[in-house]
Amino acid sequence: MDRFVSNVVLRLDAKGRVSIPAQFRSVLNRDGFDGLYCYPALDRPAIDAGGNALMAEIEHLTTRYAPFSDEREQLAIALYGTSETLKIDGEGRVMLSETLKSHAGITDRVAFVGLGHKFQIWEPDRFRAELAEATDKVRALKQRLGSQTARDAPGARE
Amino acid sequence: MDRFVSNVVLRLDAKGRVSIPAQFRSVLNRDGFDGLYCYPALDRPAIDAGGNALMAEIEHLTTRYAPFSDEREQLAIALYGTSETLKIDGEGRVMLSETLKSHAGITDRVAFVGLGHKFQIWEPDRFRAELAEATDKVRALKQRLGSQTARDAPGARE
DNA sequence: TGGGTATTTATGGGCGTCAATGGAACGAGT
DNA sequence: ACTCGTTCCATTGACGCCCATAAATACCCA
Repeated sequence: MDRFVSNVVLRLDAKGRVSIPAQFRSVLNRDGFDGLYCYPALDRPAIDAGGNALMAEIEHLTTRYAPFSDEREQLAIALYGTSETLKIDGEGRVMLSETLKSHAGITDRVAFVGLGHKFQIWEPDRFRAELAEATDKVRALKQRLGSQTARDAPGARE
Repeated sequence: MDRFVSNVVLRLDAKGRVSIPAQFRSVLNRDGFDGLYCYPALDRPAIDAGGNALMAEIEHLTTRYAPFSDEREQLAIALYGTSETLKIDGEGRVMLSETLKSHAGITDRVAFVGLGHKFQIWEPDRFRAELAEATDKVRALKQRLGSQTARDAPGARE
């Protein structure tokens, strides 16, 4: 398996360390990246995290613009400037920075949420709320899809 | 890791010295450059800094124009002419010149900001403002990218 | 299939090392 | 000798690395 899936909630210890779920660790190993690349999610109280795949995505975003261009510098500031590469200790744990924790409202427990090529780290209660909301939206979407004819369905080809 | 990421704010001591974050130092070492190449950012109150990779980028930028062309001469003046190579002392500290400090409005604290292949040095308060602005722009950019598929995925985010 | 054993995880804690910072010693030039 | 700058040493707090334990899981073999 090379994708991050499912979700787990784990506790931070007295030193602020938290284990990365073993399943996620094995994906990271396969990805070949020593450490955990992460940054505050742009529009949610969560932390985006991953390995080379995620970093490549960021790189791709910024290098689309010319060096020294305004767009490129601002992208770099917002993306690289807020990113961190956390060290993973011998037991597979990381220490979240204050910045990351406060962005996500994390205190003593976190939820790891697989999102395919990356995963997110949430404060568990907030994640439950977000999940409920997302579930509602998906349900509504499904209803609407169901009421349409195949010809009108999004993604249908002529 | 061979990129500058994350941001840290550090203090200048009584002599005007400031430590380069250890993480950035290790990138510079890998890059194989003894010292810190830097110059005032062209259109921001910040200092651009880096090693060989940054110098190569500038070289590449100027050599795209014909020798003796106005563009090339002006680029050379603006970039090379204002550049400095700061010495790094045994403890990994540098002394910013008055020119650099005044360009960035630096007094006693600075923010080191990773931008991938280079990093910038800011006055912390100004950086916070710039980051907020950059984040807004990126968020807007993301919205635009996301809206391309909005028709196919109502209510979908990210 | 079941029972028992061996791994692996998640977590806790101790300790040495290093980073950031402050200050002293030293050297050169005026 | 005094000033300015550079190199060297000292402090302290954080962090990396190591080992320990308990629970859960995987494994094995009758």
